[in-house]
Amino acid sequence: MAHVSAGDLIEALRTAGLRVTAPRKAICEVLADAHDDHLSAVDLHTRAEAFSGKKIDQSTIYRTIDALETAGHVQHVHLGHGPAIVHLKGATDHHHLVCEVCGRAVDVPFAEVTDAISGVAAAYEFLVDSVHFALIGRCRSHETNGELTR
Amino acid sequence: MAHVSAGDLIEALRTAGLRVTAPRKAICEVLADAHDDHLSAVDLHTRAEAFSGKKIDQSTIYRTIDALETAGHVQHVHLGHGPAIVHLKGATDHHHLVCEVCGRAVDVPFAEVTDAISGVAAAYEFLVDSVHFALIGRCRSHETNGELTR
DNA sequence: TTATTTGCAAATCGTTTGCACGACT
DNA sequence: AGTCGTGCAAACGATTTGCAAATAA
Repeated sequence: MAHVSAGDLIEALRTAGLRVTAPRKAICEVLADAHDDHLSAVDLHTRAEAFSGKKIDQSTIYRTIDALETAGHVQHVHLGHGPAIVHLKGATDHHHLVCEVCGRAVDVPFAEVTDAISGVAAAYEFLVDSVHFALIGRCRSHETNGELTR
Repeated sequence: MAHVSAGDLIEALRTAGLRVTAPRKAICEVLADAHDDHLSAVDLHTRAEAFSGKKIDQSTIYRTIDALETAGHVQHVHLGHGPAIVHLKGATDHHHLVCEVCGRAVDVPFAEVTDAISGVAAAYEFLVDSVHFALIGRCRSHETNGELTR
């Protein structure tokens, strides 16, 4: 549970030779505070503005995500149709099972998924990266056999 | 190998009560002729125009994909970052393993992937739909351990 | 000071949609 | 004739980019 704090992230920026600015601080706070939420860039924007009380441009959010990602502290994952989501890279690396009907995402420990798929993939000389891309499907309450919706 | 022909598709449109028009014929021809290619809506557009010799609007392509998909003869799959790809639904249902570096897609028989993943997913009450969404990873030649690229 | 960041606005890409005209059936 | 499909243009959501002004170092 002892995860990365906002301070750690800010420190990391500094160490990486990046500048610590108000928008970045706010973004770090929000990220550190997001715990298990799956935040899109827009969510992050909204929360960061709320946190800092000042206007922050959406492009700044994207650029900061990028900076933090390059620095290795954040990662973005594509959960299907919508926007990518962002979360801290931590000890809790996991894959996502996303319900294409309700959009909810369930976290699955890294190893479980990897073990299952890698066998198949290996036969085709593939290394599956489902940390970066989610597995799409349907959760219990939407496990009907009907036509798949877009 | 005896797959769906353009004629079959056109017939199917008619049966579904849909109208058979020049753009639709061209699209059916291209789809039937695409074999194992992974065509994006734009590819389809280009080829359909080339085939018919006349201008076809991109929106017509999307609308026709939609019509054929609803009629159950075509399906679109998201192969990661870029545009969705379209292909005929046939006896050869398969999943896609997409290399996030080179973008190439490898087809894997339906059952192999499904069997492997469903076990894990089931534990979380999930039904994975990897026909509709590809599995992203890296092909042999790009199986490095370096930082994952966007 | 001076290289980074920012905000703003405009551009991008893939896809969807409203609308009036044209063409299957 | 009447409905359905088309082209056109504009709108869309998510993301990226150019540029000049603002600011952390």
